[in-house]
Amino acid sequence: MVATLSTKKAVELFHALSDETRLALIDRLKDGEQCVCELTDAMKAGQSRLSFHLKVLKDAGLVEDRRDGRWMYYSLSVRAIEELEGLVDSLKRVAKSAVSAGRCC
Amino acid sequence: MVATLSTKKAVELFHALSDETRLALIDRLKDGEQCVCELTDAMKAGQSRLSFHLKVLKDAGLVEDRRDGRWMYYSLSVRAIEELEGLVDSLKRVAKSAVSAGRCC
DNA sequence: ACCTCCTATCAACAATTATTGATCTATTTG
DNA sequence: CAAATAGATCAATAATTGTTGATAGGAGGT
Repeated sequence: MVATLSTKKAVELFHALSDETRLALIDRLKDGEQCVCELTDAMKAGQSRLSFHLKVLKDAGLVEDRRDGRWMYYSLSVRAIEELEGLVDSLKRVAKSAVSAGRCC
Repeated sequence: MVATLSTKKAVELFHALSDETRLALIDRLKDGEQCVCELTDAMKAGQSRLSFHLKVLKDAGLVEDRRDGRWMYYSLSVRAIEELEGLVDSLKRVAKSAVSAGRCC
């Protein structure tokens, strides 16, 4: 396999990262955990839209949420990003071991 | 920004990787460059389907193609995967620098 | 030139994903 | 308990992606 993680998981991770809004969210979260209201403010995006994208990120394990009173705080999951790193590492190993084997058909 | 690469490029890379068929293609290519006919054989997939996915991978820079007579050979681009590595590295730095900043709204 | 083979591209359709506005739930405050 | 606030979820719709079969183009062989 291309990765240590299952293919499905890899697809989910990469898919979660393949969207501008979600990358922007991740970028925002580098400043520490933030609640949805902060994010909607900062990104001038509709609440349900961000809620949707945050769910995608959360399902992929890239962010974690925590309730505090009526606020939900989201933060990056370092663990998921290290998984991703492992994934890309194995991709790289795969690519490097790819020696020409020029026979075909 | 979340990455050294432009966001658009990051989205394109991640999107190219967010599909099972394309990950399988990449996996196949670890054995060296192969022509489409080999890939369609091995993956028992329709020719136009693979052509479509190979184009996505190629547009993202993840694979390169080379014509030899009537065959097109595809191979992994180590360079693209190193770009990807850089991307994930910067994601990781971002995540690690994310200290709680628990004020909100 | 003609035929065949390999692959790309196109058009039509199917499936998935994203956006929007509305509604629902949980929580705090009065 | 009622009103207000933060956010999730849902339904309808729009937009994007993927699939399939057909066609077209480029190369080699006859």
